[in-house]
Amino acid sequence: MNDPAALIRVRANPRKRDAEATRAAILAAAKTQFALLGYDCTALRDIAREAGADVALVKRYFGGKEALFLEALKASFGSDGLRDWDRANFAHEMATMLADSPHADEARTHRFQFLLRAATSPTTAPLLNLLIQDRFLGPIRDWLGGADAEARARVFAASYIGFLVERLIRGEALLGREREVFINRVAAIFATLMSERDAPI
Amino acid sequence: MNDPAALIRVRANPRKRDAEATRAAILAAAKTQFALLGYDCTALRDIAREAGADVALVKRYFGGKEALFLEALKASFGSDGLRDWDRANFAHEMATMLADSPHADEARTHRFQFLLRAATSPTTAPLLNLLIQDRFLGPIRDWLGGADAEARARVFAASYIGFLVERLIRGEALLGREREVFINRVAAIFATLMSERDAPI
DNA sequence: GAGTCAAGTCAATGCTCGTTGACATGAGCG
DNA sequence: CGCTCATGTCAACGAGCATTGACTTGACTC
Repeated sequence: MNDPAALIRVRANPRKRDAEATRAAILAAAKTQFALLGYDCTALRDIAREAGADVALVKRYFGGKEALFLEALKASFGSDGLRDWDRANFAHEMATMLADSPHADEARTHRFQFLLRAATSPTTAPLLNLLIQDRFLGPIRDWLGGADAEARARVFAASYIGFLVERLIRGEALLGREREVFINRVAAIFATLMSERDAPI
Repeated sequence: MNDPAALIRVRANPRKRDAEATRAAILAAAKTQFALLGYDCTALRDIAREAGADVALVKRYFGGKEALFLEALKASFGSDGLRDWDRANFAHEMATMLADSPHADEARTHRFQFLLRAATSPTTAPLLNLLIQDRFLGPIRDWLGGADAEARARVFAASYIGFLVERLIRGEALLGREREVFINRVAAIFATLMSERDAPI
């Protein structure tokens, strides 16, 4: 963003006339910008410049700002993949990741930022209810399984969101004993939620 | 917002010329609008209309949009008051509140929305780091006390944020067994974090 | 009641934005 | 080569925004 090198690269090395490549470049730039600035603060002109294309092409290829946003949103959520996690180590690995810097986990941070910005913008928030239900709460519920999966999934999702927000605000990795304690406590929360047994009080 | 009755009321019952009252009305309207729409989507014109005042008065009394925002932000955070909670029942009461509808807890929801919107807007996010540290993480750390209060406060704050976000997205109260399970699980998380003993795994 | 100054109003300015349609260009085909 | 049409460029429009300074109005003092 505002990267003069990028501009020079674009100018010096223009794409051959290729509609598909241009469309893809615009979509990629849109994913970045929307995640970084949110819907309302992102200008189509910036996306176009970032993609080395003209604003008019955004309209031609996507129809408009809102349509571009929706496509970028859907493209950013190709099933997060709780499936792939090893259940035995999940709680500890997840807690460790949450203790580390968000920069160490670019892809996830990026997607989460996109979702968070979209959920807190009054313009785009209404578009999100279904998506969150379908691609977030639903998969977590199925992955947890067992008794009261719905309620446990809610607590799980809420905790997860909170930890991600905290990591985003914190901006850097935790260190030393604070890191250890953080990881233990967070892992304990996830582990308890994965268990069907009701929580001990 | 967009309340014709309010407009009529304002027109029919104009304030007597009173700088202080006008200033207060603008500030109150700003708190509402910024919480509802976030900094970027809020127009000074709307704030002024809501307050029954003219846009130019915003500049006269506050200096500009950003200054007004900062004043509204500070005015919205007069020490949340963890102090006042009864420690014995805290976890369960807090969990119950989080299971209920956000509309049942107007004031807190309102303030939290303000903070969340402010934290996710690229314009205002930089202004928040210090405020969050001072008025959120700090008080929680002091309230928790004991060993590793810093790390526990982080987990506590993150969980709390997550539950508030979840409640905000959910929009309505939980019912029946789902509500019971939710409350138990959430209360268990808070209770564990309040305890100095390291979490059981 | 005339004068004064704070309080409130108004219109204009300059900016950014999404959108749009007219125009230029180049690659591929006959 | 010359035609053609997809591809890319450009300038302009209209709306909405914060800001600004000149203007009007009303309450209070003498």
